[in-house]
Amino acid sequence: MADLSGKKIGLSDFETQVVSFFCDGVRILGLPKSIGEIYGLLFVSPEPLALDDFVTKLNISKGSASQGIRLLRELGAVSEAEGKVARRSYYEPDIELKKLVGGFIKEQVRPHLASGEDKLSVLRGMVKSMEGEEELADFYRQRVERLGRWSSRARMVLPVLQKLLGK
Amino acid sequence: MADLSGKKIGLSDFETQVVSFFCDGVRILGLPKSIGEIYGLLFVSPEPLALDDFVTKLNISKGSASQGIRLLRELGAVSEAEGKVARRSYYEPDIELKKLVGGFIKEQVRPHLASGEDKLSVLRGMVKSMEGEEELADFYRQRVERLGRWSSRARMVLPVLQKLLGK
DNA sequence: AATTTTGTTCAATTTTATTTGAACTCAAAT
DNA sequence: ATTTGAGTTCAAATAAAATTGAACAAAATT
Repeated sequence: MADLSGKKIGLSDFETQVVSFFCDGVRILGLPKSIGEIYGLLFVSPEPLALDDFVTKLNISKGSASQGIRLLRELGAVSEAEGKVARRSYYEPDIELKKLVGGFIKEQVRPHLASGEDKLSVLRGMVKSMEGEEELADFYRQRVERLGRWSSRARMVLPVLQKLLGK
Repeated sequence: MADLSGKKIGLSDFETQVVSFFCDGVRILGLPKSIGEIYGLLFVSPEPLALDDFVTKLNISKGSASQGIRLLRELGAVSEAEGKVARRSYYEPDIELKKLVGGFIKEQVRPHLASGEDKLSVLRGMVKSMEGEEELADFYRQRVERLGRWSSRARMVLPVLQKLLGK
């Protein structure tokens, strides 16, 4: 008989609640739910887990587990545990908020900010080539200036954020 | 002849670039692209705009424009301009970073944090009812404690963020 | 060297989120 | 009182994102 209930086979109530906590958590950050499930399961597990554990305990596909672990490692949220067992790699969570925040900012936030800066410099070029003092050009210059201030605020804020959340 | 090109009818290159800037911008925040288009168009317009302007200039439906403006007003990013003209309401953007950040935090961030706290208090209840000193229960208690620290960090950080970005 | 098992990749599928458009309400104008 | 048109609503359509699963590669085991 197939698993028709939503309940994850093999997860205790406590584990389920933790996994659900992280599911919601990663959603705020714009990451897929499976990422939250995987990290959540690692977070609540005293021992490192292998890919197959995610597949069986979370009822997700091997592909999802593989891609999920890859992203989490890129974010620095998960690392490979020492020593393979029976050909398998085992993973453990990084639970330092500092590291998690840092990785997220580096991988997910900074690239976006950078592409914003690129667009902004195109805009700067555009207003520069609007010569003269016409009302509209002036208005545009003010707006671009404002965007520039926003952008530098954002850049300044990130290190502070990291410091505040770090330790 | 239908508009087969991607170009927005009636938008200058400059306007298009600004709109695109905000499209990307709101994506980081997890808001739909149309929200960025609408806010972007307002941001680049010297005069307030009516619903119909969004429909024609951005080639979006009346429904999208209506819903988009509603969300932006809820976020405090857009407000109704004084004085209707010919039955129409006109809207203007709020361009204070402080206000924008504040509204986003209040409407989009805090509710998520709150639901996280709820889940967390369920977890606290669960570990409390795990009596004894068994190894696993201890481990769980530590994890829940850690989640608690994360959560309070997050709550503390928001006001600081607002102060840093404000003014 | 053949087999077995882990893990990756990516096109196809499923799921979720966004957008549309037609029916509707309401208020202003005639 | 009727008409006109702005704006809303929401079920359906569409678009975007996440997930699956089967084919594959790599590496250990027999």
